[in-house]
Parts: sequence; structure tokens; C-alpha cells
Amino acid sequence: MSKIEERCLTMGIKMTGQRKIIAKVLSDSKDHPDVELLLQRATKIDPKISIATIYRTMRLFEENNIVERHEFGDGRSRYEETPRFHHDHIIDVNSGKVIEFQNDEIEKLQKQIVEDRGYNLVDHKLELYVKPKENKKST
Amino acid sequence: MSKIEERCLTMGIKMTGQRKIIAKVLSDSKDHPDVELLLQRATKIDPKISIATIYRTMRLFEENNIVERHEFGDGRSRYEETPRFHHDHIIDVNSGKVIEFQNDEIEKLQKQIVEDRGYNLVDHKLELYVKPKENKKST
DNA sequence: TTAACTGCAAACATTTTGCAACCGT
DNA sequence: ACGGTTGCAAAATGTTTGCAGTTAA
Repeated sequence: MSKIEERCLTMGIKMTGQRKIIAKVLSDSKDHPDVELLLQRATKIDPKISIATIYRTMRLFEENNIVERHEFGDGRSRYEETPRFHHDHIIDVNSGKVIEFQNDEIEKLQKQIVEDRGYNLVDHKLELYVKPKENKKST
Repeated sequence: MSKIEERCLTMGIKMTGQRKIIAKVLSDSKDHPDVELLLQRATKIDPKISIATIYRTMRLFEENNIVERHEFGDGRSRYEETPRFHHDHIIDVNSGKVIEFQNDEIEKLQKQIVEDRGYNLVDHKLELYVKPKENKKST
């Protein structure tokens, strides 16, 4: 049973065949797939799964904090299993590669910034768009 | 002449009647309007301006670094005149209000994080989603 | 003058939804 | 059995584009 499927049971989510497949596909993904890619991967297991089910399932998982949804600026949503330890993302704009990182000091500063202004932090998004260091500039 | 119109001239952008209106509307906006809102405001000056022109003009301005485009998670793009001093955003998820802030220490840490990994920072996005501090919790 | 711009409507891409059939508990 | 779930296709949403007519330089 996939990690995500376990989380679903904890949340009392009814696990249908399709949801199990989607849970497994995303649990096995080491990248940050979009709906199209999830559909491709799920289709290999169940060729008649529909994109509407992927959308509905990702929404369900997101509402239950089982997955995180990201918008990295390419127009569509991308997903990852909610990580046990929070991290942010570095996006290589040349290759599209996404690298995860963690920085406690920034986290602390964020909390402090909003609390100084009378707010509580409920969520945040930090994305660093980068290009590889090079001697020659590309493009 | 609006601040944005001046910037356009510097960039050698041909200033049509519609572009002048859109430039003025955005220069006068103190919030972060989306295309729909820009259209509403522009329509008060020229009732026959079209939404396609707003889209095309915002893209043109964005490509020339005259405006910044943001996606605050509500599905549509929102714009602001490219600020003379960089800042990030706090979004009050209850009211939708956007507050700008600046923190040099975080900026420095971001640069350091990517450079330690062999990259150059070309852009970044930092958004803090908050709720007002309260004694009672709402929702 | 003429290449670029505009308005309109159609096209697009992504996501959501209505509905009848289906399935898990 | 029955309420939730699925697949399909249609609709909704935000954005882009082809084209014929218009305009700024």
C-alpha cells in the first residue's frame, strides 16, 4: 500500500480503485507531475481512467493536505506528496528542473515579518528561479 | 503623462491612444488589478477598448519590464507597475488585501542559497499568506 | 505611406461540472 | 441498496490569435 493511500485511510477517505492507482502513481513520483503526466502514468495501470478523475482526486487530496499543489509559472498545476518536512523550490528556468531546499532562517524571518504586522502566517510560497552559473552566458 | 507612459517612451514603445489609457489606469492603480479590473477602469475613459488589447498591452509591458505580473493563487494574473524598489507580498486570505514588504536579509539568504548550489538567481517569488491575529479563530 | 495596432469573434488550454452508469461499504 | 464515484462530453474560465479595418510615426 502506498504512503499516500495510508494517509487517505487516516483521513477517512474512501479508497476506490482509481484513487489507489493515483495515490500510488504520485507516491512513486520523484518529480512534481502535472495532471497530464499523472494521467499518463495512471493510464499504464488502468487504461480507462479519466482526466476528470485525476482532477477530482487531486482536489480531494489537496483539501485533505495529502498533496501540495504548486504553480511554477507554466500555466498548469503541479503536485507533490505533502512532505514530512517543509521545503521550498528552486526552479532552473533553462531545464525546468525543480530542486527542493530548506532554510530555517528564512522560515523564521517570514514568521516574524507577518507577526510584526499583526498577522499569523497560514501558508507561504518561496520560489527561486535560477540559471546555472556559467562563464559564457546562454541566451 | 503617466509614469508608465514615460517608461514606454524610454523603451521605444509606440504609444497609441489605448496604450496611453492603459498606462494611465495602471499608473493610477494603488492595488494589484487583474485584466478584468483594468478593463473596467479603462472602459470609463474609452468605452470601446477591448479586453484583447488589455491582454496584449500587459504582455508588451511585461516583456519590457514595465509591469510585473503576479499569480496570487486566484487563477488570474494581477499586475503592478514595476516598482523602483523590489518588494514581496503578504496576502490576507480573509480579505484578499495585498501588502507589500521588503526584507534585505531574506534577499541575501536567497542569493546565497542558489549560489551555494552553483546557480545565479534570475528571479524569485515570495508570498506570505496570512490571517489577522485574533483572540477567537474565524472559520 | 505603411507597418504596427485594434476590435471582434473564434480558438485555445486548463479545469470544472451535469448526468447516467457503476461501485464500495 | 444507496450514496458516493466515475467516465464522458459539454461548459466554464482565463488567455491568445486570425483577420479585416484603423492608426501612429
